[in-house]
Amino acid sequence: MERHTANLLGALCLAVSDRVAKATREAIGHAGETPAAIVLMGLEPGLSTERLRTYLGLSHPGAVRLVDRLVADGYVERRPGKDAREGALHLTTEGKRARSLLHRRRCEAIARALVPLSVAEQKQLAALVTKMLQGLPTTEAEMYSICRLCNEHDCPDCPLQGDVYAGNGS
Amino acid sequence: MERHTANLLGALCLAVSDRVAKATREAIGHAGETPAAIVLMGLEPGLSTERLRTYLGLSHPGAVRLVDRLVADGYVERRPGKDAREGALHLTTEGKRARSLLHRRRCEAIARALVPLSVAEQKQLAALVTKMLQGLPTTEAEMYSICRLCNEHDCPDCPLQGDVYAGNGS
DNA sequence: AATAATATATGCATGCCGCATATATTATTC
DNA sequence: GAATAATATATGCGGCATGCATATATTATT
Repeated sequence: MERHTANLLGALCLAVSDRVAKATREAIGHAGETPAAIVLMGLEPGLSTERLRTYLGLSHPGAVRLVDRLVADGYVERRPGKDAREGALHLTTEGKRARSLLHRRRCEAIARALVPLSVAEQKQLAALVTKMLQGLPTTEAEMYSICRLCNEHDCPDCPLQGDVYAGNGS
Repeated sequence: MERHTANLLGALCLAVSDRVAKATREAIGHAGETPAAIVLMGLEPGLSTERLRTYLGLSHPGAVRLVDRLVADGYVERRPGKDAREGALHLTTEGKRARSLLHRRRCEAIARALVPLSVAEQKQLAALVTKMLQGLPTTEAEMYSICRLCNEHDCPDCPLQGDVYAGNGS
């Protein structure tokens, strides 16, 4: 029973992720973690390469090369950060435009899976998915990782945010 | 509203797919479409490289190299097919063992997302996901693509199978 | 028999990434 | 205040997975 549900969910997630990966790749001309990097740099302007690295789960060299690609495309600027060692990553105007397109295409791709559901069923689904997301382990890095393609405007209160401030009583 | 639901679903699918990709990669030591290839060759023994290619959405050279890797690992055997040009791909004993492990790990990875749900909620979810899967476009190739990691034993009647025989009135 | 279609394979190149290492800058410690 | 550790960034090199162009062999069609 649970295995059946798991298998169905696995198939859906694979289908949706395939479509999202294709849409985001076509939106910005790069695959892998590059679309997510654009989203995160828009969410947190002035991000350092090192923080970006942890959110994307990449090695540092991987992140440096990723930023190189985006700078070469004119999507990203490297500005000086607080330290003389830290850099601050900022989206250019073109980068922000690319981010919008990326989010639009992603949303369309996901929404196509929702077409068969009535509004009531979509509400049901949203409630279930919220509950599932709340149950996922959430270190700060994992939180950013799960949300690394999200559109902050479409998610007024993120299910993953709750535990962060409550959680660490230090 | 729909955009909110879409964003939540996107986040969940990304998280689940990440975990499944990691689990399947670690199970067989290869990434990309290689785990899916093992699943499909087990589902349809004697598959040709060309059919495999279409299911995985790869170029033919890509599929040939993929099979090369699996043969080198001892997971797959190239046997003669009907034609002298067509080959028939078969899993070795070790390949079948790897396929089982892959499915077990995949199921565990997905099931971790289901933990917060009660049995009743899991049933609700299964119904909604089934409906969504039924609404996805289903050429034969797309059907195999969506199901390319599925465990046939965990899915007694696949939501995608229905339209295939009804659909083409030729 | 000649031509087209099908299935497979190989050379070459690319995109994305990791490991090992080097360099520069700030923090810590003695 | 100088030596050491920690932090942030960058580069050389290699590898995995994949695509394009092309070559070869076999079967189908004309």
